[in-house]
Amino acid sequence: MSTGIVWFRRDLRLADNPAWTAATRRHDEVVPLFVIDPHLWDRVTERRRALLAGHLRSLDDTLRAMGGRLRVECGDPAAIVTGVAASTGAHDVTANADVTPYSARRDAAVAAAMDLELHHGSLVHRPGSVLTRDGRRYRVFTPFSRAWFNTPIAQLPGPGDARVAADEGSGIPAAGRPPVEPGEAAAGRRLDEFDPARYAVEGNRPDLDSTSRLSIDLKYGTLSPVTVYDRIGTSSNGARAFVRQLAWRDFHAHLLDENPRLVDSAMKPAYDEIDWRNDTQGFEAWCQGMTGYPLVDAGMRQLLGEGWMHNRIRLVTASFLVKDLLIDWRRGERWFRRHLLDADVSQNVGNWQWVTGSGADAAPYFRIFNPVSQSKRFDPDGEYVRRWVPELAGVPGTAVHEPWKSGPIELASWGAAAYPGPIVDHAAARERTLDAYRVALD
DNA sequence: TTTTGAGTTGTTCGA
DNA sequence: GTCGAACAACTCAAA
Repeated sequence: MSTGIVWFRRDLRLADNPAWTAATRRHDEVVPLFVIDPHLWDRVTERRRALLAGHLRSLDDTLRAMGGRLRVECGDPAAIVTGVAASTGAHDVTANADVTPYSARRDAAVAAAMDLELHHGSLVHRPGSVLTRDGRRYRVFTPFSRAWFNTPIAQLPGPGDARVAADEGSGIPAAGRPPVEPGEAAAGRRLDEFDPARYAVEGNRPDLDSTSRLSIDLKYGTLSPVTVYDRIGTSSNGARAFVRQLAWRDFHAHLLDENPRLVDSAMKPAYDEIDWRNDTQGFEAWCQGMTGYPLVDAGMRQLLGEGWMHNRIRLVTASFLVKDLLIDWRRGERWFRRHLLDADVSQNVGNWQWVTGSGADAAPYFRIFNPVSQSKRFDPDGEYVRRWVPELAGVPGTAVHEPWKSGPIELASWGAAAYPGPIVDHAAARERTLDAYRVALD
């Protein structure tokens, strides 16, 4: 009889899971294993632990219905995987790869001790499978996306009929209430409810609930990106616009896979010469949503309040840290990585570098978001700001976009006296940043 | 090899 | 208020 371990990481599903399919077809028995890695577990918020624990319980329930259990252990991954292999008689491990340098090191440590077979289940197309005619990786998104759309998707066969091992009880840690309904089935329902036509029209509006929020399911793998692609399709403009975001997702992952240094170095090296300000107070004000710019503060408080932020607001808040406060993008990237439920290193790094101007983007560095015009344009009624900045809930009309323009007596009468004034003047900050960039890039 | 067209998400200023 | 230009130059991808 042959036994193999299926090592789940960020692919907490059975549908369209290449590692699960391969192992259940190859073996008579599979041991489903999840390792809680203290290196990752200790760095994330309670909310994220609760969601992960919820997903693990759900996966365990599914496996129980099949007569097995999910085995969950906490500790050094290589030691645990090899230990479980020894105690169960498994002679290989099957898993889905991730593109981060950390996961590469982790997997190399296991591969040094036993057979590790890696598949790709978290991207539509595996890194290295979308190439220019010269056989090189793309550095520009638009030609990448053309090639990406033209690349056929490999369809998986169904899973095999291996028995699911049940010999060990589950060690899922107790954690709080998950912030969204956990599990593969709930993720499928979220996909069913998503309306790409609405996304195409209102997707830029943080005050409306018009985006999919599927980034969270894609991060934990409760949804396969291939399933999302197949379900949404490309037949309408809205569907195509949404699926294009999956192409961006693959693009950023492929870039990091090719160049692991991107996690802490500018893709364009000259940008590492920028003289960033070491502004502890400014950084703290940004983190806590106390910059005095309502749209920025609403976004940063939403991040703390629910572990998620609308994409448009990620751009505005990131631009504010880098271009208004002139603070190193890596500090902001770490803060997002810690607090976002959908935190994905390749996406986070790719998008922060894009905002900084140091990444895969030809746009000039003088593209600096104006937090007030963005607020007027994308939160026209100010409802998003009022929802997340309670001090401003009583400020009427468009005054909510720039409260410093109202007098102190008015502000007090609206209950907004406690809201801070702007920590920088945008126009002056913009000039400061243009100067600093010019010096570094000259 | 050389040439050519093009590049997610913006802002400001002056006519 | 609306519109076009300027904000710079560079690198990528394909012909």
